[in-house]
Amino acid sequence: MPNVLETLKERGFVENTTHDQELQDYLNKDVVTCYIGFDPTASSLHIGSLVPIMSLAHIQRHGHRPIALVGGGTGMVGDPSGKTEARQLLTPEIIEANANGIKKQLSQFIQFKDDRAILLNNADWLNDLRYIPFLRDIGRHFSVNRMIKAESYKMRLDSEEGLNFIEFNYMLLQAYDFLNLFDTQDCHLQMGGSDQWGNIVAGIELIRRVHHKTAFGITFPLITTSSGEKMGKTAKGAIWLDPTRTTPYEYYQFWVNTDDKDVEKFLALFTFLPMEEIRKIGELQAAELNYAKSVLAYETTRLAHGDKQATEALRAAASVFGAKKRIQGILSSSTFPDDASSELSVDAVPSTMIESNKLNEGIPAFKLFTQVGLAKSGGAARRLIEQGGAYLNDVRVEQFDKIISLDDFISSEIILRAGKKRYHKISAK
RNA sequence: GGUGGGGUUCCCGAGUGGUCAAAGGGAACAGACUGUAAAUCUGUCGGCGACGCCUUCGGAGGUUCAAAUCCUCCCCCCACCA
Repeated sequence: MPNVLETLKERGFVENTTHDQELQDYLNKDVVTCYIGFDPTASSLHIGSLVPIMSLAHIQRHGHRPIALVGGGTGMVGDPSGKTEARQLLTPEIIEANANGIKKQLSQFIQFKDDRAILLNNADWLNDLRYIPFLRDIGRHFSVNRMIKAESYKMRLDSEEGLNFIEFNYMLLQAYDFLNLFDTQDCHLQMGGSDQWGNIVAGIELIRRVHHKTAFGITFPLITTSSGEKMGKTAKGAIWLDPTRTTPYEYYQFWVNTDDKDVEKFLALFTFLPMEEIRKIGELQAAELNYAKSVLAYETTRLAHGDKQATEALRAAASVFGAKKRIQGILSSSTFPDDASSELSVDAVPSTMIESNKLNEGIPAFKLFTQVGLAKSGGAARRLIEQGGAYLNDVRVEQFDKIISLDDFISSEIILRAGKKRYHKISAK
């Protein structure tokens, strides 16, 4: 099996490393330990965290031992790295709850059984730190002159808002985390986003000063879509890993809608399909490339939500957008189901139940579209309909106040559509 | 604590008494073209069963026939000084 570092590099995970050659050697050992920190700022991770998650999964697949470190302690301080404004401080209760949610999601991607991976919370050692001893033991190793030059603080030091003292301490705490994991878990490698470079290096230096030993760091590139936007941030909000926030169907849809130019990159980063197959994507055109997008969507959904959910999402998408047949020779390692077209199902399409007596009376179209969330307000729904973007069972709705009633139902459901892509199923109860 | 500058609709940003639901850009949404892609063009873009009505310009009052615009007090941000 190739070195993990090679795998990570060829799949596009590596922006920068410290001590490249020594790191290579270090990773050639049988089992090494590596950690990444996750901020508990929300109860769910979103796809912006997928790069770190996948990299830990690769580490584990290569027989090493990943540590996911939930920042229950550092979350109390707030990392200023790369942020233009200070973050709202969260309460300990919220952080605790968020940490739990995050662990659950990480378990989808990383096997925590039998100590093959470890989940830790830095609140366990940070919350009870005593100020004076910390300053004397850790603080003395840090030069403020150097810290203020760090890229992670620069943006804030230059900004109008400035840098709060509490945030200024963040680097010391993260460095201390690394030292602590070095001591207790024999962890010599930390990975993180490119904005974490300063914090990671601070940890490496701290370890060197305290123990005169070498530790390593890898940073990931900031993944942007070809239109330059940060992964995971869409105008509608983040794409969450939590199925109650972003359903598997929506998750699948997000990936299917990947820009042509991003498909190859995303397959390398967000699936485990072999690179030999992925590299061929660049040559594909229209229909074939669209198939590759379906595979990307299926594989990513499978990783986040499991086979069953992924298949359901696929079938639902196939039923409204048309089925994709497996194409021989393209991404053939994928378990993309052959029979996707044979069992179409709209079950996974977003749906709403409405009382039958309400439907008996009939509901004006623009009200219904608003009610189920296909339009934000009555005005938006009217506009949608007036502009010809509203469909009832695939027939354009011509009048904003067209009455929709049980008569419109086909085998006890109707399908509403807003624009080309947003479907919503309604059934009577 | 002092002095000066500022807070406008999702974001940036114009507007200094009526012509302001508020220019312009971005984002977003819809239509056309397509491949559930991109680019492009067109339209929309506070709420409301809607050629009208209602609510917005940091907050609370006030002046006026009329206030985002003027006055008073308060809150918040920034710069310089202390």
